[in-house]
Amino acid sequence: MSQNDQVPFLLLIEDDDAIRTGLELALTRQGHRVAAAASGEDGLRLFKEQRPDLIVLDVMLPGIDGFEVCRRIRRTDQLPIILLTARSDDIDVVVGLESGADDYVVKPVQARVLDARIRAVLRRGERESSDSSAYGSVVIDRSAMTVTKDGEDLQLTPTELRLLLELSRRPGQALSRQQLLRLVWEHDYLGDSRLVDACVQRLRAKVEDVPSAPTLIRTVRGVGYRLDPPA
Amino acid sequence: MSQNDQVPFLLLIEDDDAIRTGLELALTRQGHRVAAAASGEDGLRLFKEQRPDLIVLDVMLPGIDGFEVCRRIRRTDQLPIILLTARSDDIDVVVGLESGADDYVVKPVQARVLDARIRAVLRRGERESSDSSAYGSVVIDRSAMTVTKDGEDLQLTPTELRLLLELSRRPGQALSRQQLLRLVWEHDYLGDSRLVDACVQRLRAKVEDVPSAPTLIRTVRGVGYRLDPPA
DNA sequence: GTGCTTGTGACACCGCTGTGACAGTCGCCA
DNA sequence: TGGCGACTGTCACAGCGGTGTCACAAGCAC
Repeated sequence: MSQNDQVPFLLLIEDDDAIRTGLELALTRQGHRVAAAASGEDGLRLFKEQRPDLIVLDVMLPGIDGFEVCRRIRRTDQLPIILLTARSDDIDVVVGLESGADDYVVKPVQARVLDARIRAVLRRGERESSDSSAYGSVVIDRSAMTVTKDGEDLQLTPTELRLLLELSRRPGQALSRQQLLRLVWEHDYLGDSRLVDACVQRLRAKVEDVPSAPTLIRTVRGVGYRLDPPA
Repeated sequence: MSQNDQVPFLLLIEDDDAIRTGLELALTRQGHRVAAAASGEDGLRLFKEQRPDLIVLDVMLPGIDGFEVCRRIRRTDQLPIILLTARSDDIDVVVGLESGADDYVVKPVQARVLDARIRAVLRRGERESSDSSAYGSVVIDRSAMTVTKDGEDLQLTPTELRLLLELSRRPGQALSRQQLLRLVWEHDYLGDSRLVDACVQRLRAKVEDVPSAPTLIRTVRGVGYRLDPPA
C-alpha cells in the first residue's frame, strides 16, 4: 500500500543464457529492478544476500531444481514465487503449487505477460497485508470485524461472521460440512441436520447479489461449500 | 522516542538466524534503520540502550518469550510493537493484543507485508501523537486529558476516560470484553459480570448524541466494542 | 460524614440459532 | 431423454443466550 512508489526488486533464476538475459532486459525496461542467477545454488545465495521482493524461477535447472529451490525458500520466507515451466504440463503445475509457488507461467514467455503476472502477484500480497480482503463488492475487515457490501455494513450475526471468516481463510478451497462444523461451531458431529446449510443460506441472503444464484459462496455438491476468490 | 528524523528506527527481536538476517536486510533496503537482537534479554537491553521507534518481536523466543518482552516494555513505554506469530492462531492473536502489542503478522512473513504493516502502525502513531483527535463533535485531548463535545467538557470519570482512550488507540478495531478488561482494568478474568457493558453504557450516556442508538462506540455482537473512526 | 465513582447482580428484551419437515435441484444411469 | 435417488435450499418456530439497563452498596477522596 505504502509501497506503490517503490520499485519492485526481482530475482530471476534461469539457466538458459538467452532467455535469462532477454527477460532481464525486458523486465528492467518494464520498470523493475532485476538480479539474475544461472543456477539453483547461485539463486539461493543471491536470495539470501539481496532479499528480493519476488522470485521468477525456472523449473528445469541443473543441480538443485526449481521445486527444491522453492521449498527451501519457503522454509523461512513467504515472498511471492513465480515458476517458469517448459510445457503446460499439468503435473508440473500441481507439484509447483504444492512446493509453495504463487503462480506459474509457461515458456516460451512474453515479457509483458510475465510482467502482468508479477504485478498481479505483488498486488495480491499487498491486499493481504492489510487485515481486509475484498471479494467483488464485499469487503471483509478482520480487525473491525465487519463485512461491507458496496460500502454498507452487512450486519452479520456472530455465527455468520465466523463462517465467512473461516471460508475466507481458505479462498478457493472447498470445505466439508464436517470441517465447517469444527471450525465454526466447534462441534464434532453433525447429525443429518441442516445446520450448516441454514447458516450458509442466511449468509448468502446478505452477501450475494442474487442469493438463489450465488457467485461468492459456491456449493460443492457432495462436499460442502467454497468461497470463490474474486475473478 | 529518541529519533525524530525521517528514517524510522526499528528493533527486530527474532532468534532464528535466517529469518532475522533476512528481515534485517530487507527492511534496511525498504528504507528503515534496523537493530537486531536474537533473544528476549538482548532485545530488552538493546531497547533500553537505543530507544527505537518501533519493535518487531517474535513470539517464540528462548528464555523470556515475546509476550513477556511486550509486557515489560509496556510498563514504561508506549512505542508501537508488532508481533511475529508462527501461525494464524487466534488464541495467540488475542493474547498478543492483550499483552499490549499494536499489531501482529503471521510467519513466514513477506518483507513487503511487514513493511506495509510497519508503515501503517507508524502512521497511526503519528496521528495519535498529535495530542487531540476528533470523532465528529467529540474531541479527545490527550495532553489535557479531557474530552469535549461541541466544545463543552464532558467530565468523564477516570475509568470512562481510560476506556475511551484505549478504544481510541485502535479506532475501527473491534476489542473483546477480555481485551478491554486487560487494557483498562488490568484484570485477567471477567466472570459473567456486566462490568465492561456498564462502563460502556455510562460512557455512551455522555458521549453519544442518542445513547440508545450509538454511532461512536459500536457494539460488535459476539465480540465486544469498537470506536468508529469519523466518517 | 458527604458526594462521587465503581463493581455487581437481577432482569427484560430482542434477535440469533438450531431443528425438522418439505420442496426443489442435480447428477447418474438406463 | 427421462426418471430416480440423493443431495441441497428454504422456511417457520421455539428456545436460548447475549446485551442493555438499572438500582444498590461498597469504596474512596475530601
